[in-house]
Amino acid sequence: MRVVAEEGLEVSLGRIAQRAGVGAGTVYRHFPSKEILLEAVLAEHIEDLTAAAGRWAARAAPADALFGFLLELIERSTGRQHLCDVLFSDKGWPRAALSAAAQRFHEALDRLLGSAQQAGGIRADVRADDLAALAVGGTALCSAHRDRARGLRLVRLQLTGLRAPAVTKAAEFRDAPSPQRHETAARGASHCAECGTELLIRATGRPPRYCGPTCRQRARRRRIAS
Amino acid sequence: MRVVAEEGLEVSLGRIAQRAGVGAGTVYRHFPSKEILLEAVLAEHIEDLTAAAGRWAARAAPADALFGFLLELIERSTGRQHLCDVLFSDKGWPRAALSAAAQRFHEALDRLLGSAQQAGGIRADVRADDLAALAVGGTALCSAHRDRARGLRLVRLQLTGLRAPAVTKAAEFRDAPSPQRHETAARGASHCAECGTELLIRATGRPPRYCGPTCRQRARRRRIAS
Amino acid sequence: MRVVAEEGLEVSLGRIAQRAGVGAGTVYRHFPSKEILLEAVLAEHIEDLTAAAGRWAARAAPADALFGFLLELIERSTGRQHLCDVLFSDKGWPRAALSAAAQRFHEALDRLLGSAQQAGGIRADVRADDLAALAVGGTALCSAHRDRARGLRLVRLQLTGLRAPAVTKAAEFRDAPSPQRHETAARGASHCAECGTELLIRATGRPPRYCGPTCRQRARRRRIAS
Amino acid sequence: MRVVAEEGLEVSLGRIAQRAGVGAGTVYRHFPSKEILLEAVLAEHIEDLTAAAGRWAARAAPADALFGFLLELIERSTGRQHLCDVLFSDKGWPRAALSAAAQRFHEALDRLLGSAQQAGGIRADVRADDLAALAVGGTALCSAHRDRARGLRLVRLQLTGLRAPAVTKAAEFRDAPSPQRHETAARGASHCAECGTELLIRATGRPPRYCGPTCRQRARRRRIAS
DNA sequence: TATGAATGAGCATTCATTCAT
DNA sequence: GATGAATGAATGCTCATTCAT
Repeated sequence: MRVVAEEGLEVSLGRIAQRAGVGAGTVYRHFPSKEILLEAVLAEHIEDLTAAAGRWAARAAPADALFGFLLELIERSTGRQHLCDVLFSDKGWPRAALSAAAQRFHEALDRLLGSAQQAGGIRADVRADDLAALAVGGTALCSAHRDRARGLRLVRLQLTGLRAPAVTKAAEFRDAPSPQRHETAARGASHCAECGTELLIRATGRPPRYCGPTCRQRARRRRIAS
Repeated sequence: MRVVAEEGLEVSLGRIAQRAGVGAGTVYRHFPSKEILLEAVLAEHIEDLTAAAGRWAARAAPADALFGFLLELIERSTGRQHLCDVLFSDKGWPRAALSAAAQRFHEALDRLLGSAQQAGGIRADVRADDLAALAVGGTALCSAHRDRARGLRLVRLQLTGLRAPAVTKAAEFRDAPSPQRHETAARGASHCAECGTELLIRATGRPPRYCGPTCRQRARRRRIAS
Repeated sequence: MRVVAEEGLEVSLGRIAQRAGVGAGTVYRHFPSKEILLEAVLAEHIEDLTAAAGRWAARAAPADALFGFLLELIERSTGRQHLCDVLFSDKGWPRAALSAAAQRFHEALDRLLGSAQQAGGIRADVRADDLAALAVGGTALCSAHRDRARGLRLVRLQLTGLRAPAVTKAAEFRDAPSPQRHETAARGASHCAECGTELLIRATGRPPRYCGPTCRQRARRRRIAS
Repeated sequence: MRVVAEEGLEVSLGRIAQRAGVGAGTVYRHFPSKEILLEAVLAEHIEDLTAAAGRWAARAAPADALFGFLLELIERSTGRQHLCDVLFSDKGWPRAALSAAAQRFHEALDRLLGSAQQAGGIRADVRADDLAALAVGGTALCSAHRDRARGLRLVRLQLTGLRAPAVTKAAEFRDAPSPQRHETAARGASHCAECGTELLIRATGRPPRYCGPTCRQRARRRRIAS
């Protein structure tokens, strides 16, 4: 019955029944509605992942556990984006079962993140919702890559970026509302606040914040819009 | 007509017609089927992006152009995953228009990548399909992050990782599993009641009686005359 | 579209569409849901009856109007119990249209009753909900009688029981096994065999059976139809 | 088993089985179809009423017996119109059991009426089908009245009207429109996979493969053996 | 024999698509 | 050409009825 979830959240119930080799009514004997069926499938999947989180926490060093788990999560979600999305979206599933499972999952993830940060294995400015987004993004990346292994390697690379303590400063990771970042560092290379392009910093004059007028204008537009 | 694509690939045609301010039939005068309409919309979107790629190539240093373009692509796709997916998936869209547009897009992307690599601004082991996957992943990441700005910053960070010299070695690539082909039409065939031409029967909608307006009109005239 | 309501409140939409000679979807173009369709049909029916109540109020003496209307209501509901039930049940129809129509109907009925009681043509202890129940009961009676005309006559007889001016006191409304009025039907007043209106009996000539050509014609039509 | 009939003629068989505390299949062991089950329930109910008629005949003066019985009938049917309707409608129940019970009931009612008329306690022009209709009407009236006691009082009043000598003349009677016959089954026919007997195919439910448990069992044994 | 899981026709509803105007 | 009413296949779901145990 689980395999059917792999067809996406929009399988017709007829298809599900067909795949399960039973009649349409039979599905309804087990699940009063399609929504509940999907919830059950998803909740089970989430519980699986929570268990995996527990296993990693028990068997690996804090940071390794976190990264190992994220990779497992992504790997298991590859090709089934919806299974990953549901973990992190707030889309109101009406029944408690799924919410509870998601709750437990998030707690497990928080615990992994907390341990890793306490152990110093991961940048302090990483937040739980960053991990969520990274997981979703990594899943999409892997799913999209023609070469699954290569996709995974890219994801691993990305995650590794979270390990380094001081490459990007913690400040840069903070929330948007603070207007323009004042990059006192000046000497050496910095990056365009809009597109990330590396900036040439001259020894004199006010250090540039953007790579050019285009990006400056774009940033301004966004500021005005908000 | 473009705005409608923002509602997702699953808008009903009625909604599309409504938004366009025309009758449902009028849509069909321009696009013989919903699929073809979607293809046209997507193709146009892709052309837009191809143009954007051209603009970046023309106006920025090779590596900056590549990164700038990827960021623009991701930013424009945030919240509309389907628009990004279609760029890189091989999901069989039956008609040529879309394939051609995608082809041109990929060539533009290849050109950006080639230039950047030649200029040494990006690691040599990055391939076009890596970029594709990164774009899809970045889009998903941004779409998933509760805090859009923070999501973008994560993506920027990830892309920056590509600037450094080689870490991942070029690995062998295996073929991804081929997706199941989209069933277009033609489950049975009948004949025009007026001229006998064989008719294409689609899986949904009312089965046609005539091969086109001409025969329909002729039949009608005869009916009225009698 | 009205005829379909005669099949009962439980017709399948397929049946409705079939009877209407259109496709299932076409019904939905006009009525967003079956419930709304039924409500529209019922509301129209109720408005008809309200109009009939108005006609009777305008054209007959107070008590005659009330009885005439009740008889018309019953007659028109015979064989369609649901049309009568819906008038008096509080079963929550979700939309306003029907409630409003029922509201207007009840006001009209109240007015008829009030006038009749003021005019002294009906016992003072009769209440609106008695009339409602009598209508439902009368409809059921007529519907159940093999002989429609005979059923109507029984109903007429029952309603006549409400006329008694002061002969029977309110006390009789309690468990009273008292015998009944002896209607010799000759001297004094009789009633129209069709609508129950009181008839003016002249001293000479053949006594009238109907209150006028209208009722005579209606009775004749019924006779011919059967 | 009787209680279930109180839920209306449209209870699902699942509900019936549940209320009876048995499995769905067990119901079918006793009653080959829902229709037949309902007939049995209704027949039993009718026998009850017939017995009640007998009791009244034995214990009260003729007219009192008749009126007492009608009131009991109405009172017991209040809120369960279907139980009363089935007594007097000719709606084609296909099996004999119900018809026979109804037959006996009507004979008992006729006897009550005959005695009452002979005793002079009831108007001579009242006929059995009048009583039937009055019962149905009274039941509907009581069911519809918000105030049950008041409803009963109205009914009693109406019945009392029958005690007086003749007013309504015996009129000719015309036939009631015949109801459309209930389509039972048998739209197609197949054959038992074991013995070749022709099978009765019902319109709903899973089409049978065998003519009965015997053949089914035999087929199963063969299947297991192989 | 009794059980309840399985079956599939039918229902209300949606929507891509045709066709009368 | 443009419109929108009509069409009917498909979907989620129910329920009478069969059948494996």
